[in-house]
Amino acid sequence: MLPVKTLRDNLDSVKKGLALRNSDLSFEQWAKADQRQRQLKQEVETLKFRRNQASQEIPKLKKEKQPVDTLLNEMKIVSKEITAFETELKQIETEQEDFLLRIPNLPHTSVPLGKSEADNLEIRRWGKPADFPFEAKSHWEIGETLGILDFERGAKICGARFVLYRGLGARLERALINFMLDLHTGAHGYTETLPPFIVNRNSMTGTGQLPKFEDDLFHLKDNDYLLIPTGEVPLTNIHADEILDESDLPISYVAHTPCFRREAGSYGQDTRGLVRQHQFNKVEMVKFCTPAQSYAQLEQLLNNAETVLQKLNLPYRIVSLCTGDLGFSSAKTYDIEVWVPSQKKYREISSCSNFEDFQARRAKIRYRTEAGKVQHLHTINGSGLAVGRTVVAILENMQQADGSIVIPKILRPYMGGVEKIS
RNA sequence: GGAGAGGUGGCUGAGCGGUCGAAAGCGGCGGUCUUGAAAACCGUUGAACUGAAAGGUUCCCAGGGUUCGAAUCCCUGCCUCUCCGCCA
Repeated sequence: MLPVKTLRDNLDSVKKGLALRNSDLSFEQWAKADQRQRQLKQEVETLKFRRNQASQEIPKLKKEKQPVDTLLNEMKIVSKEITAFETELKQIETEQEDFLLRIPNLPHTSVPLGKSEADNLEIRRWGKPADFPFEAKSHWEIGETLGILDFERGAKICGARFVLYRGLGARLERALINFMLDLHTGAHGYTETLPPFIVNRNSMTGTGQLPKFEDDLFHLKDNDYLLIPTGEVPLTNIHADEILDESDLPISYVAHTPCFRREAGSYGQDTRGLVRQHQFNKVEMVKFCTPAQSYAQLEQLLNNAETVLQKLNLPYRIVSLCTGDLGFSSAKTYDIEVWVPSQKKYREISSCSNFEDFQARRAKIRYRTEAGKVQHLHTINGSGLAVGRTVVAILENMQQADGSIVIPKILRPYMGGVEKIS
């Protein structure tokens, strides 16, 4: 959420920022309502001041045994006026709030300009894609042949875009989760958490999924609860409505959670395989820090995510999303894309973003500076990594001519010593 | 699911329908004392909006209601605790 003050004082620069991300909201209605809102507020406050004064006079008069009827009658009218003004005020406030919640974040100045994915800026590459002396198979072919991925039965149990992992496939997924958590809680200093996978509307609004992206979420029928589309939601909301101490920042959390996405509007994309499922596992990292720290912390979090791929020896590249491709809440985002041999393409496996104070405003996460001032902090998060897509990368990059898969060395202890799936 | 109790500032915890943003204690900060520290003592210490400032408005879980006036009374919801039942 952008501060109302910014809209009032710098509307032009807001509009420019939004235009960069292909967003062209009209602020006319907002500006009109804002004026009316301020006017009403003043009138209400004046009336309330009068009422508060009377509230002090009345008991005094009563003590002195003086008549209060006139005053009481006057106040009856004042109260009616207050109610009338407040009714209108409340309606406007609700509408204004809803409008504010639908405005995306402004891009940071370091974000490359561009209209779409095609304009994203490659920052660096790591590792060399293997040069197979045979035609690289897709991970679903490999997985089905080895009997470790069963898409048919996944669909039978629930529907399209669900999968059943079996045997060493399930074991591989679990090994990756444990490996990632161990790495981030160990060398990288994150605190492990295990949050709820179902959250309320308030939490979803806090991180920016609501009110705008309701259609992307799974709803529970009997409650006003929703399944998380990413661990970012529960992790960021850990400190919702709190005032933290500057000396405690930065705070870093990591968690493994399943993620649930409707994938409405992505018909026809990645219909086969693990890449786009309604349910997938992800290890998510979230940081809370001061504005001064946040961009350095973003780089650090990005490095933490990259380290996973390096230790698994999977080739990848880092891309800085252009203004037109930024997510709703993000001020700056790096995607990590892993090499997928069957597609001869780099595909997203992690997204690391600095939200600055956008989420902190929505979720009311603040900190007290050393000087004693209370202000919003910055939130950062990123996948470390999407687990299903890591399985994709391992199956495809580690495939052998005979159809077997060589398990990366670092994972073998997590696989009970298994070196190969065949 | 049934019965009961409760939700107040960083924490613990008072609070009669009016003078309560709210006692007291703890914690925090500043000071006195001390070579330094502790103890003791003194002072200070919530947030949002608005205003140049003085000030004003709001916030005692949330939302409604009663009233000239609500932290205080009523209703609904959410949450916590205790007991019973059920259960991984």
